[in-house]
Amino acid sequence: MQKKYRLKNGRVFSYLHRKGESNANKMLVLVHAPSKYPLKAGFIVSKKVDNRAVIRNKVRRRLREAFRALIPYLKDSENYIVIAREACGKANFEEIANSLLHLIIKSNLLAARIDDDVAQRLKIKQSVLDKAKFD
RNA sequence: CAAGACAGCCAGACUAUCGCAGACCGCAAGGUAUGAGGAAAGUCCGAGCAUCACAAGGCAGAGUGCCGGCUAAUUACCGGUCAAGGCGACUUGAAGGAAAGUGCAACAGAAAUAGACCGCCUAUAUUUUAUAGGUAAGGAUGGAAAGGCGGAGUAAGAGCCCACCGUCUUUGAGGUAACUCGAAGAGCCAUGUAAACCCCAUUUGAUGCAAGAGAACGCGACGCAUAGGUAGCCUGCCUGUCGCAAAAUCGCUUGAACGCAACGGUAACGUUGCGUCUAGACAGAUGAUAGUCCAAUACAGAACUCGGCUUAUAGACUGUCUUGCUAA
RNA sequence: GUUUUCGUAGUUCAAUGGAUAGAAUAAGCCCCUCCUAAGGGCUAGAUUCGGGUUCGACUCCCGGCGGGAACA
Repeated sequence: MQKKYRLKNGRVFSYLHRKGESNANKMLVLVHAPSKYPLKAGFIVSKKVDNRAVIRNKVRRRLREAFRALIPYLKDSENYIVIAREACGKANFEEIANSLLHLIIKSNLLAARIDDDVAQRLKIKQSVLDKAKFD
């Protein structure tokens, strides 16, 4: 994920926490809100997920990889925070990618239909894709 | 063959597509090579480096404590001595001083740093036995009982005397030394504990890269000593001080570096030669997918940098040695 | 990242190197009561782990494990 998409400012983080809309499932929490910056995303993996740095790094890298593939299809006016919950420590990439897309669709943030080759690469299930609606 | 002891080594590899970090090349598009560990961990020791005055003197406090070597440095590494444990290979050890002083040693036991409960012997009285004295060989208690064991000696006993062992003093030989092996003499008087206080020797200023440096710089408070300057106290030295708000650069990776070879050394390690440049972020870089080989990946992620120690660790592999059994 | 402190019954706390590790409360059983509560009696339950020093360790020393606190 390129540097321009990274959320670095601590003030924006606390702003999103305070004002943003949040949606959650068993694995992840997605917080989003519009701000003065174009599309940016931050990832939070706390010690609650796992006490070992190796596992937390792996979870964060998988989240970033899954999010990177979906950037072209997202609304670019919003800022995002993805928070990992405890189930992420044991999940594989396929499960993380599916639940991330599930949250994005649930929050109604998809701007375009996802292409087949991307869906195949992320191993997105058809049942998740079917729920997508467009304005 | 079985059971062990010690030492060492590896820590998956490769291919394709997409993606990240800093570096280099390029006007740009883009391209090129490189990119976590043996413990990166714990922060238990030792240094470098930085600031506090160029950290100086004294007290207090703290660490260390057999000998030699190695090192930038260490009590922690290497080799040895001694002690303890093990049939053995081998392992473990903060291992100076108890004859400077103080404290403590529960319970048991007659008595715990000095001693007569039972016993033994002698004397007196005497039916049993009692009283007085001698005696530490025997019993009983204890972690520890007054050097051990044997002889001589005695009323019974006793280092009272003798031999051997132990202890101390003097001394000879070996060893760099700790110490070892002897000889002579003395004396058997003085228990243990210093990871109790302590004594002796020796080391030690504090704080840590969020240290700090330079540049830039907003607001507020106090006003020259009864204050502050990162040391518990004293001496000494220096100085305008404090609080709040908010960012970037440097420090930041060529280093007591790593690899290979030769030489010296039992080893830790050292010397020389050749070669290499090998993460440097700041919301914090190694991932995703597919495939091949394979018996198969455990513990686990750099944040100023090194040397050691400790702890976690799947699956193996290599070498040397010990004990037992069997066979030749 | 740096510094620092603590660990004793289920819980809250005691214990000078020498106890069978003590108290309160909670738990279980019994008594009391028509029943419950209160009260009385009895029972079981612990030194974070591994080494060392010592005749003897909750206590002293070393190392590990786990928790808390401070700085920022």
